[in-house]
Amino acid sequence: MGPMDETPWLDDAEQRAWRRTAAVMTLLPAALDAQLQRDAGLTQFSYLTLAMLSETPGRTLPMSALAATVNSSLSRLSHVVARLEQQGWVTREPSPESGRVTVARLTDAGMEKVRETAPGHAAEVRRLIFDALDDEGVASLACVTAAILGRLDPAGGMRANPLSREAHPVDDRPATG
Amino acid sequence: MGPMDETPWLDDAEQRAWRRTAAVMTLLPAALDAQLQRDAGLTQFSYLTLAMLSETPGRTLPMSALAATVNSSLSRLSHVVARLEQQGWVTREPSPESGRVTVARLTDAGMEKVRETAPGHAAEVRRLIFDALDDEGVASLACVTAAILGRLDPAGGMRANPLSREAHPVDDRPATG
DNA sequence: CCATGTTACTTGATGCTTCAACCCACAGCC
DNA sequence: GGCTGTGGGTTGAAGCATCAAGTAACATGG
Repeated sequence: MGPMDETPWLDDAEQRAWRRTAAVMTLLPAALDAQLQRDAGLTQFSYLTLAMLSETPGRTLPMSALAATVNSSLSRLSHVVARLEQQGWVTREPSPESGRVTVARLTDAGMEKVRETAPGHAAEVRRLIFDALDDEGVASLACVTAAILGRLDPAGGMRANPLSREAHPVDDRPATG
Repeated sequence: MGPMDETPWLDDAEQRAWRRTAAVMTLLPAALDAQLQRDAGLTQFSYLTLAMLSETPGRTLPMSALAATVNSSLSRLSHVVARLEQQGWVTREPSPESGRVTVARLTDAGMEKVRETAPGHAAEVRRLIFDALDDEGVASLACVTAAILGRLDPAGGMRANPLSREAHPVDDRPATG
């Protein structure tokens, strides 16, 4: 039923790896969302949005740039920022530099929210992921995810835009001074 | 601001690994969903549901058992199976063995749907994951995901129920005769 | 054989994500 | 200065997930 009779399916090792990966992709986000929802009333995505703003000098970013850093569509971000704005954690203002960009700004209340929320979230990430891995495991994870990311987002891994991982490479902890 | 001053945050290596993992968890499901949606009008989750049924002898499973194999809540599964039933790919019938279990059965049309869909999906999984990894990478991935799964689903990794990975260990390709 | 509890499953409401359509600002061209 | 195109952002509707509540079948103790 197609021109793919050469490398069909997956061998046993791949199959095993894939099933586990699929299970992790199902269960891990659910677990992290559960913690954030319970303790902070936030989605993983909305927390990430706040956290990324909190790490940015000036605590402001154009919507497009923010969308790129949190790997989302502009539409999704727009909806989410609208909700965050209603909560008083973010404001939106037209950019002085260009009439068509909107910059999102983290308010003081938003900063405070991130400060409150970050420790619990980091603890959960540690508990679910890093407590299960030794140093070699952490290295493996970094290596494998980097390889996969390269295929998922060929531009993202190597891009030269002003907000890429190259420009301000993963400098500090989520939302810490 | 809390009693967690002992193992706070994440160190640099962990931070790097976590950011990449988070990005993969965002982008990879989106990419796989996109392929399935485009080529088959299915969600990753609804495809998985059909595929798991297709691999079961008799092509039937109680809802609870099916929910366990696809790592979902019964509620979610119930909604999804309702949609699959409307499409004619699955039917639901009360179990003869117990008045309170419902068994889901994959119809011939459903089986055909899986046969049509599986190759393209497998190809995408291969393209996005395994083409990026050598044998050692695959081994790392299996190992790391197994460790994480152990924390996420302590019962799931070791359970002895009739549908666990131990009982019919990843025998064949997704939905192939 | 009725009361209580538990298991298996369904339903409805609510909220988030996605998709397509849209508006506005600016650039290039004539 | 109008015409067209593209990039940045927003909006509304539709689909899917999640949560809380509900029903029905069985078990257990009185």
